[in-house]
Amino acid sequence: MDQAGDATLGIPVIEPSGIDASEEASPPNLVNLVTTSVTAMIRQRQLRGGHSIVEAKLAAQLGVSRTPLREGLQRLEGEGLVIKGSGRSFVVRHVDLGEYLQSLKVREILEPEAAEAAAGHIPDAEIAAVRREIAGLQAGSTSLHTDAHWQSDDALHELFARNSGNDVLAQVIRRLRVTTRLFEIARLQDRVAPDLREHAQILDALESGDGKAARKATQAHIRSLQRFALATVR
Amino acid sequence: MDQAGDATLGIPVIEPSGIDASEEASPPNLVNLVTTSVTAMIRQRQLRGGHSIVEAKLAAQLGVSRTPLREGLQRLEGEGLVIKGSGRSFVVRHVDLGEYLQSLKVREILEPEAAEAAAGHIPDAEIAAVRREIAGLQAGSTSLHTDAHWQSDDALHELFARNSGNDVLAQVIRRLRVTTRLFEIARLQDRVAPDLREHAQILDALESGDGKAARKATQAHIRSLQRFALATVR
DNA sequence: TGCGTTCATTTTGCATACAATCAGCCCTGT
DNA sequence: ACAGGGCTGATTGTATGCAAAATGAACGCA
Repeated sequence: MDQAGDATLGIPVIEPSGIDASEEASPPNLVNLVTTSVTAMIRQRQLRGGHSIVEAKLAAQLGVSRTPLREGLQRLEGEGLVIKGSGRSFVVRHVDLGEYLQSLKVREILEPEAAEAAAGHIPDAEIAAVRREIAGLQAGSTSLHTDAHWQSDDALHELFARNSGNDVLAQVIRRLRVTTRLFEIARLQDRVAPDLREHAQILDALESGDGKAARKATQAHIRSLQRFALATVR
Repeated sequence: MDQAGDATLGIPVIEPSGIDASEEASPPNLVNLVTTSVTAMIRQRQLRGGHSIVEAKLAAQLGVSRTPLREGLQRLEGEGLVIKGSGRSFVVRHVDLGEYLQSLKVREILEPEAAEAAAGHIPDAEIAAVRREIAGLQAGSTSLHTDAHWQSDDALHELFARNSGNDVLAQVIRRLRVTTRLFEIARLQDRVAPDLREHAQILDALESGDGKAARKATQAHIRSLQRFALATVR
């Protein structure tokens, strides 16, 4: 079977948008293709939380053999996107409300810190770019922009994480956001409006260089997420 | 070649002591063997930071074929213990002073929080067990107990991480400690005496249930690590 | 000497083969 | 009806084969 011939039936091979922003271009080998594709599929809910993965099928879909597929899945397990529970197959990790709130609690500690550290140290061009993204979202109709919304969400949080001056902190935040995003795409519907508002406030504070304000706005944003989840889910 | 016949030439297959304390027993397959063994080898400096891994050789050492070896390494890459640099081979991650200090900075934010949350909620038996470990260290001569020292270090930090009531927080702390440990085993020599003293203070606070004191003692401990590194290294 | 260039060897990337395990099912005996 | 006991197909775990890429050493040439 000409396995590697024509790749990726309809699966768009998308860069792991924003989150996990990689610094160095990764070589174009198949396990990188797998990790990016599966990440994208999870984010787009083509693979749902709790869904168990059958290797041969997914490998065929992606146009690779089981070897690089399994290697990619192992890497994603290390990153916490899938787990190989006591059972035999890989399972897309399912984040429940409890874990979501715990993650938000940690983010509530770290992200205001990062925002404060970043305030005043972010190139204007980057801030402007994020502003444009937000403006674009406000223009269109609210629904079904969810994908673009999450991308702008990534962009904002990545903005102060990357510019916090502490790469380890940034990496920890990215990772936590993988978890929370896993929950949000599964369970939360319409955060567009409040996110846009709160993101704008954070941006204002970041741009003005007011660290304390950035801290406060970021903390308020995350607490708003906590309240929203508690009010919305179930 | 009877590849899988007699395993692990002299490489003790050690549970990933303390850090990364896994909740569920992992099935005894070869990639788990690889991940635990390589983790142990890194912690025992049989594999040094920056050292590049040749798959066939390591596979033979562990008595497995390259397939599970590579899968295990991919998982460890996801966990941040090794990286596949721009080159092709896996490389044991090298943590420099800068990254060490950044990690400590994040730990300085998170661990006092965890200690405060855990204070008063830790079963007496667990505290007693850690105390015994420390006492045992104080008895022997200081040098060459480094391995046991690290183990008791793990035990103490794991103590309040696990009992903080926030599993995500605990996991983040474990992960950060992997990074810092990577540096410490490579660069820091004699932290035994100060660690014992500071650990005892943290234990006292935890046991008395005084959250504020636990927070303070933990923060002091981490700051002490920062100072020590700056004073000691190079 | 310094600098490509070629070629042999090593090492990785990937596919595939096969054995071991598991899940469902039908069959049988009670 | 129903509990148990193999059978069969599906799925994973592991080893191996092979081609491509990299490494490095020997060599020739300026």
